[in-house]
Amino acid sequence: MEDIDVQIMKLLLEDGRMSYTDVGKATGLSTSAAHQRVRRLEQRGLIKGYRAVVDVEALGLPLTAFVSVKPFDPAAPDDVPERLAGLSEIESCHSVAGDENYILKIRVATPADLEGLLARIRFAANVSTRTTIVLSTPFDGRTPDLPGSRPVGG
Amino acid sequence: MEDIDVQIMKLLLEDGRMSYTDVGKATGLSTSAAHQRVRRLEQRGLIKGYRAVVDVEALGLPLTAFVSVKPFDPAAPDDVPERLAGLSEIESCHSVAGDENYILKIRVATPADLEGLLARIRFAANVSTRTTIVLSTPFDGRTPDLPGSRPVGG
DNA sequence: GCTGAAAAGCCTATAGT
DNA sequence: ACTATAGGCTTTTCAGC
Repeated sequence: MEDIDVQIMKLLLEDGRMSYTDVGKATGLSTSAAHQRVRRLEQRGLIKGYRAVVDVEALGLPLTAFVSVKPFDPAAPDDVPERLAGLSEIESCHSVAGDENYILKIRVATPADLEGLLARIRFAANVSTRTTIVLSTPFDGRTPDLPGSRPVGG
Repeated sequence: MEDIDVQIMKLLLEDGRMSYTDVGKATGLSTSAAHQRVRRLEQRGLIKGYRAVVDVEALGLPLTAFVSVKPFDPAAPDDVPERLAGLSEIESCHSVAGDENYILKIRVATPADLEGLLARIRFAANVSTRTTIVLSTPFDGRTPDLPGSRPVGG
């Protein structure tokens, strides 16, 4: 059998609104025990929250792009993430090993908005940018096969 | 005032388990009306589902990378997404404009797993790969500022 | 499309093993 | 750590505007 906590997280990954009763049924626990485990997972930070999955493309943000950034001045202290955090169009910011220092994923409404955002990124963080436009997204946000039983950080 | 449906989606983006009662309070609607609107948003596909946000890094998948892929044979019919869909380590697949054809985001446990996955990607889709390892993630999964009132696809 | 009310079911806490 | 129970609240449906 599989580690129950991992099983619970898989269930909630697929349906974040599943009731504790149903989580219990699926794992062979009582409602209380299932609820208890979920709460412990939340407290330990393994479950960080719950989100609706919203179709942002249909909602006025059809343009997605990846933006690689590299500081103009490699000697300057690196506070790029802090400087970019205020730009709400930036969905994610990853520090990476490679030719560039960061990869951002951004969402905007129009090419003109993209142009403006890139200017704000360069200005805010003193970086050069390289932009890769997303044409379509065959799949996204898939939930990984979590490795089975074990550590769970306890 | 802001379009109520957009407001509802923002609320559920931040807390996917918020009760319809609370959604109603926040939007000035009765519980029934709020519930009704959420159900319509789900049926229209604007809300695609609900997910727990799970800390996969802490859960045995600490290695994230972006993999750009390019077919060896540019003349071959492009069924790369279909061929890659079966690899569960691939979280997302974006078709992009630029030097490469697709950008994948992948998650694995170890460098050895990455090596194996890259081999499987190349073999499954007949592509070359360029891999950018993620060192850290200052932020991820931020919810965009949705453009205010309007179309909502209706 | 909204309100309001009622039944069914869920959440949460408590007590006990 | 789990089960069982019970009160309060939520979900869901339905009648009416």
